[in-house]
Amino acid sequence: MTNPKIELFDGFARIGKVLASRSRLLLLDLLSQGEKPVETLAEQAGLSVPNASNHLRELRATSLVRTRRDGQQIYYRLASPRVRKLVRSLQDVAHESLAEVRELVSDFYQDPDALEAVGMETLNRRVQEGEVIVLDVRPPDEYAAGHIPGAVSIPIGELEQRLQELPAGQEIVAYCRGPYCLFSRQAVERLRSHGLRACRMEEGVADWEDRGFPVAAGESSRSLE
Amino acid sequence: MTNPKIELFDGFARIGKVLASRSRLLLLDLLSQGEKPVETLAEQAGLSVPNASNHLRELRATSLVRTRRDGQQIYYRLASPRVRKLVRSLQDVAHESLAEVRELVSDFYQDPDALEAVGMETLNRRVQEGEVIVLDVRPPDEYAAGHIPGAVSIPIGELEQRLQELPAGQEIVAYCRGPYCLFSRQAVERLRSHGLRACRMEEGVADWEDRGFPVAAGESSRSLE
DNA sequence: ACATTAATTCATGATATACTGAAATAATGA
DNA sequence: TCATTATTTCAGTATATCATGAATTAATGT
Repeated sequence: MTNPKIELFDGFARIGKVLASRSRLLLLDLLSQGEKPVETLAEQAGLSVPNASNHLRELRATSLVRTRRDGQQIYYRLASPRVRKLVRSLQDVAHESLAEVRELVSDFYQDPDALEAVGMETLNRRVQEGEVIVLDVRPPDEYAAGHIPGAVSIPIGELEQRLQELPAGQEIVAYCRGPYCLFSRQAVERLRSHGLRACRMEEGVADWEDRGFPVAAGESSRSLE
Repeated sequence: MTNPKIELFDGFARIGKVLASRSRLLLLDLLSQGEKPVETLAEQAGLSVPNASNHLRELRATSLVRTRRDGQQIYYRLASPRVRKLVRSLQDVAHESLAEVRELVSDFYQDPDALEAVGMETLNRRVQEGEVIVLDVRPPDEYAAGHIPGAVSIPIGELEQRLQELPAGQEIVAYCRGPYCLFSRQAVERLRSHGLRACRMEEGVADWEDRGFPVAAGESSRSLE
């Protein structure tokens, strides 16, 4: 007897196995921000290219990601929004269940000065009213793949050198990949240490879009004249 | 440098590893129906008691389940609704992504005659109007842990012998653990082969409760006089 | 055709995980 | 106290998975 229930749960476990590796979760997390070629994924996840390629192979074998060729590069992307939501659900359960994750998030991921994150609704309203500068501190490829309309793109690594691009008077709201990303917290810390008024939005672009707010795509950051 | 990002994703992967085993997924799926002691879990999941105990130990080590002692028995339960939703999200992604799962679901889990599953809203309305008998075909402990108010409890294994308890005229809507459970499909098949009008509801009690409909608890099935 | 760049494949050794069955622990009731 | 029942622990063996680095394949542009 090949029990269909056993086979069904073997199928479920196949997906579970994919989620059982730090490296694959890093890759899936990166892909939540948009499609990327192998070399970019390897670099941003801190993996060797062959190792990343092997993990991507697993992800493709289970149809969690799809690929597209453009010239010499092969771009990987998540197969569906469902996959992104699964990864997020896993992260949220880990945050809720594991004391070590809770401590990490409160130690490294919650600068006490930056605690008051602004909500998506509030940010949207204040953007409409022209009250704030929205700052996207993710890598340029992620900004290009999708960002909050009107947001200025300054990757976290370039922030110190490009502070003069930001107007001194206006309040700045920084955002990054989402609640488990460090970038926006680091950004707020640095902006404040230079005397700028800054806070952050906890959510990422996908959350923003899920909530029904508009998303813009393309390379060029809005000019601040 | 002990990279906090690495540590964070190691935490995520710890939860992923828990989901990487058929046996643990079976246990989590059973626990989605309510708390159960080890022996029941082992039997219903088709595992030896020591094996089930070891897996439950893993689940408890990651705080995905909690325990309560009652006399000699230790009851396990899911730590939070978030865990149930994570498991369900995993199942849905597997259903969407894996051809083998899709085929299993369509081959074994979708009797062509029983295709037209009634939705939760429709069922609720028809229950209010007294049009249908609702039939819960899960094991008695799951019925006792929570069921649709007014539902009759006849475990799938006892259905053939207890057909006379069901009125011949009225339409019957059977439900079970949810979309990846066989019971309600088998029930509809058997009821129809005995000339009864029957269909099924796809969702389980947790879905029913999530949608805001009421849930009853307790052992005794409604008497059909 | 050839050199270049991007990505994949594969063999390998190291590590981790699974299930089994025997033994130990823990609470209960006679 | 002792036997009973429920559960856990543990050693041992089999199996699976991981990261590495060398070799290979694939597309591009000269």
